[in-house]
Amino acid sequence: MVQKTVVRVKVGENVSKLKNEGLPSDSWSWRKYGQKPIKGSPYPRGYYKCSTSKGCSAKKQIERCRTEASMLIVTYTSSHNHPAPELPFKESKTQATEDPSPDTSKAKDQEQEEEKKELQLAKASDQGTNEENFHYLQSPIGCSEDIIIDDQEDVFKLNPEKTQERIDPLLEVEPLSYSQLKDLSTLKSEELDYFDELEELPMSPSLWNLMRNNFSNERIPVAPS
DNA sequence: CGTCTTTGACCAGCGC
DNA sequence: GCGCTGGTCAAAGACG
Repeated sequence: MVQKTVVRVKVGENVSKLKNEGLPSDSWSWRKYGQKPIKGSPYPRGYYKCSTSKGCSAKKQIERCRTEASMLIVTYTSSHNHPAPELPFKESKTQATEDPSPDTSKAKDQEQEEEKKELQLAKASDQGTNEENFHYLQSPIGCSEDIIIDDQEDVFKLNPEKTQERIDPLLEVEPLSYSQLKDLSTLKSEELDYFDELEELPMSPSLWNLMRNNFSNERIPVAPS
């Protein structure tokens, strides 16, 4: 059983300015090793490997939500087998807010995923859901559950200097009609997105609360425990 | 010069 | 067996 963690990241129209998907908790460095068009989705999926350590088998896949161009779906696979890089060069702004004192004892290598899992767990427990989410979270319909990180602006606040770094082409490839629509909607108001999403998803009130918590919390504080 | 991205090719799994 | 699809490889080029 392969560990999978799915994270949804809301990026809005600013996505084209993002670097590295703008994942708030991604202090790892990733190397792209492939990109494939996905059936049923107008957007390609990018495949990344962890380049922080040679033997690291951590991977992630990044694609855009087919129904909402402003939403990125990041799927983490496997776990890092090395300590998290406390890079001053990447998300230093982001990480700065975090406690860079992980207990190096055991699962430092899994911090990133652990964080997400904990988040998911927290949510799951909050809504009284099962712990299946613990090891395995997926979005079978492409855009439904899992973690949602609202990065519409935060990314730029957090990484003001890095925004002109490499731009993931995946994020740039936007079918015009679609992106225009989405841009319009995202430009108008984020709330529209939320409601828009609500309509798409069979979301329980508790889950809704969770999400609201999420948003009110700005973004998930990815503090390495 | 080393690292990373791009991109076509290759491979495996699955359904028919 | 064949075709489709998703995932990976690897050569070539770009970039700092």
